[in-house]
Amino acid sequence: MAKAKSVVREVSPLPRSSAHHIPDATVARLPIYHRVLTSILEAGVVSVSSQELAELCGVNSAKLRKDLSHLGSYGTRGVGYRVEYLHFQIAREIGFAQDWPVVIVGVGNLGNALAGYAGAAGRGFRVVGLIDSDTERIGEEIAGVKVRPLADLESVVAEHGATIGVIATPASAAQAVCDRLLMCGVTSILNFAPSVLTVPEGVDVRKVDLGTELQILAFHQQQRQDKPREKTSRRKPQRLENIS
Amino acid sequence: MAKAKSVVREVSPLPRSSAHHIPDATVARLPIYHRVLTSILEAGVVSVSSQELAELCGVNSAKLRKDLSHLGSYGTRGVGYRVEYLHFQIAREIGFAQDWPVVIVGVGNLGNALAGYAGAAGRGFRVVGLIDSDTERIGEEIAGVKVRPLADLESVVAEHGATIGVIATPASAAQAVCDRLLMCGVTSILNFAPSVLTVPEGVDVRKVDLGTELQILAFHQQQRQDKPREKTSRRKPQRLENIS
DNA sequence: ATGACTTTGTGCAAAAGTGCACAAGCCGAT
DNA sequence: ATCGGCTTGTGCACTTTTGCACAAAGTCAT
Repeated sequence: MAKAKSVVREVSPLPRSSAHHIPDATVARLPIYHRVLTSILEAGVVSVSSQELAELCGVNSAKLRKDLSHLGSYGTRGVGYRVEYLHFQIAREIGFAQDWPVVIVGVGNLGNALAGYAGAAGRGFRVVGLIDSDTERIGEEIAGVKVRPLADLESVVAEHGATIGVIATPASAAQAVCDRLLMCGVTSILNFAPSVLTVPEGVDVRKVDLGTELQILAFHQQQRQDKPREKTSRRKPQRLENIS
Repeated sequence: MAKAKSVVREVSPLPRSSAHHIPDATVARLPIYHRVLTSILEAGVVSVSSQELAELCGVNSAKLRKDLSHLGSYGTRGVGYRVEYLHFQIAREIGFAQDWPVVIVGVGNLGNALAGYAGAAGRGFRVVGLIDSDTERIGEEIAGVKVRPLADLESVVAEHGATIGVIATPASAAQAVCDRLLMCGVTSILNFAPSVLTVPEGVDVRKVDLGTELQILAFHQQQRQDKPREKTSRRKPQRLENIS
């Protein structure tokens, strides 16, 4: 690497954030790599090969290496990757150190689950606000954070400078909540409501839809039942493996 | 259509399931189309153009048309799509009619939320089992279904012939639960636990990971903050719009 | 030092997905 | 009947993602 390159490319071996541009598909996998590395780090593993790590993460080893190569050259040929070092580098890349302030709107079952998850220490997030319109729930404390009324949305966001908002409301309220979040400075939204959000350019929206996921499974299930005789199941070869 | 084609292609205008092979990316969007169609159908809309429907679904109109073309030729040139007819065709394609029996393992907040969602009538699913290891919760009734102990897993699955299982347990229990589900005939799994599952070929696993989603947002957020001066945000142009 | 062995990093080609642009086809007015 | 105006369905080119296969580069034993 860093040989004669046809295209001018900044080769930055120093610990600065790798400017390059990391493909979306890779970004989506980094958190998994990070989690698995956390596991094996705690288990005392010092070094790991791309092959081993790939199996633990349920991906192809070539893909893993290419993903990691986008962050920099953090491996050693003939040896593998230092678990601790790689763990740290990925953490830095995905902003794990920063404890991002997050506001969650809608404290139903889903909001609750999320508050519990993001509220746990050492995950890189800090729940700074829980908002709900149900007056019954206001004041209730979840994961150490008090539930506050919808009217407080703006002040809560402003107070902690939250830039990530989670919408766990019914679909009917989602767009209105979204608009209010954007208005007070939130630029990243995680939407659990089964509705399509309209946002201005520059805002990052991710959608998690339980119903959609189930229906995708149902579709494949139906395909399998419609024509069970096939060369073999041409389903995507699932090669996955977990940690504990 | 159905003119002289260079390639032999079965033109099946009859209501048989379109055998073709529907791309994964398309399958993932069909449930959204279906939901939006449900909305506008209830609103009394009779006909819709690909342009209108695409905006409501937050996608490109060409993409929408290509997606629909994989199901068959259900539109009318110069006019658009009959909402009711298209709605029905998509429903049939994704197996909406069938009320798939679903077993949910783990009745924490997440399991609860899912039970509520999938348990609602008219979504194409029927929660036939709620399983939890916590003896405190056993017997509790959620969305009309009683929570049963982990030991009953096999009998519950067998009793209703469930082929779709949802894992909403802690990560430490996920693989064991997964193995047991597969053992008794489940072939599709929706995994909410933050762990990578190992499954034999032919089993369909989908993963929903709250932590991963948040971290992807955090990554983009960090990118934006690291270098705020750029030609313009080269973020994916979000053109989304919701219904109500 | 040298050589055998191992594992990374990457060039390359295939596959999948996206979106433009336009011919094909349908409707309604004249 | 013919024409003009729409909208679908799709050919095509471009982008993104995937994974093979191998040179580059390191370790370890001798």
